[in-house]
Amino acid sequence: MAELNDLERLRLEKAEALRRAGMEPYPTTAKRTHTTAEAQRAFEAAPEGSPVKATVVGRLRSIRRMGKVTFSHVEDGDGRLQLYLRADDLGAEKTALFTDLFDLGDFVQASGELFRTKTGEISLHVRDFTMLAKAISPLPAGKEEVVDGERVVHAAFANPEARYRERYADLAVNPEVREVFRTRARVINAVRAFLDEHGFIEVETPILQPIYGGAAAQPFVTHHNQLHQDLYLRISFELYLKRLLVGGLERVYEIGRDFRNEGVSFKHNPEFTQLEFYMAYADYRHVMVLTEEMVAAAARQAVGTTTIEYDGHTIDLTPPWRREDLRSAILQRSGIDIAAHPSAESLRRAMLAKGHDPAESSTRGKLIESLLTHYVEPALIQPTFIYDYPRDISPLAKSKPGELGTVERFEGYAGGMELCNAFTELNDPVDQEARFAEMGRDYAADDEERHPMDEDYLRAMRYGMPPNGGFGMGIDRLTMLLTGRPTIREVILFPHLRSKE
RNA sequence: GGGCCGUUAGCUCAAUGGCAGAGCAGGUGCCUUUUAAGCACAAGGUUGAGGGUUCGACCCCCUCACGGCCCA
Repeated sequence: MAELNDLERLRLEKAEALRRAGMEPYPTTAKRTHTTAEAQRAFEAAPEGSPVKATVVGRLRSIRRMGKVTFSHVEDGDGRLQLYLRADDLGAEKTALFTDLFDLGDFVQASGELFRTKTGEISLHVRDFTMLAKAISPLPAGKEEVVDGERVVHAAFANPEARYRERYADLAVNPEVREVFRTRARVINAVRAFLDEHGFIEVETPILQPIYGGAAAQPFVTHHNQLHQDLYLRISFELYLKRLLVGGLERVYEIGRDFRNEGVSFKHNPEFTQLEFYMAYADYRHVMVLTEEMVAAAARQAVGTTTIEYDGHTIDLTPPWRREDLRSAILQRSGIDIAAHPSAESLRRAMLAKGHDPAESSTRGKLIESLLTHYVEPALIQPTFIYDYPRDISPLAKSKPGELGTVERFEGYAGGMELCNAFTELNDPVDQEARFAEMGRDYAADDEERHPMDEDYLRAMRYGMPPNGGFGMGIDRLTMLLTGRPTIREVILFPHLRSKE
């Protein structure tokens, strides 16, 4: 066992002492008749004077010894219940097991009848108790009080690095962290239910891919030893899901992990949870409507309202969301009219005049994207769809009729953050092949934006792909928004951190 | 990648060049309806790692590791 500190050595000795006293510190079975919340409800529902017996289990979160009586709180997944132990009831020997050998953080089981103390708290008058699992390391728990009904924690376990590295301890002592992940689960359930109700089927496509694609990102590379083949961890699901439309599955979605070998930031984790759906016979306008309805449904189901607080702003997710075309969004906020600059060189000069210094090699599309990121994105607090994007940064989207350089694409923003990305999918195999070739020409071989040619995808498309609208959204970012968390690390259970040493 | 800030007891934090402290947790007592229970006493440290300056370093300098915030 690892090096233990004094506190841990003492607790290990207490576990041995329990064993000597005939109480196994890690028994095989537990018994529960009520959760703590159920016990409280049962007591309140019972007629006055009729006894309610209960056996509850959970972690000891407080212990207050007062001579021959002891008060303690046990916490389970539902809440907390106060235990009341009297030496006169339990006998000196049994009582001593609790008062001398039980510690904060231990998992215990206690049986007795419920009553109300003179301060009004529903409590369990304990007639028997046992250890369920002795905790050796003390939990990094602060001390709590209730002020005006609000729970106030003193010296709470708050160091972000320690919390992420030891998420188990973070979850154990910070109930609001547990709530974030319950909310996250509700968000995913809500999205799934919404899409199922709209006739979509959930599918699973390869995570290990021989050719990566569907997004502009660097992949992680791995290797299959037996096959002597390099494989990529997927950066998106797009090209596989659209193959399914060729196969006649008209509405498909996948919720799963994407991997991008890029920087880590408050809104980027190397692996993150993505939702993508593809809908035959829909275009980006249909998808926009579906998107705002889906996000609103997720908000209602996950947090009970479509009006949320984020970063000091009140955000109303109720449909319909504002719609703004990309050209006016940029013009209004930067004074640069991208339509007046049909070439990369001209746009670059306009940006230089505004004090930017874009890279010489940037395409016009990349320049527009940087204007969007710099001027528009931070200003989009209320949910907004920005639509009609440059073709050269959207190699899988269909061109707008009559506007060669523009594609039918939108991104959804809220809270100053990109939430989702969608387009009318390109389904013309000749055009698609030309786009792949264009990408190869316009971007250097080592450019992360480069899309490798996927011959099999083109073969699928040549069999005929129905017109369709596609959509991708980061579930983590949606969860950030709905839980009011400022960083992606707060909504991922085990976020990526560098190893120490 | 750059800038700034941080890393001290199990947790939360003090100490700015001169004996490293507090609250909580933990220990020993007292206490039969408490709830941040209370009171008393005692204990707890490789100050992230390595190097340097100095009579003397948590503190100043350098390098490194990890994290946070901001910028790219």
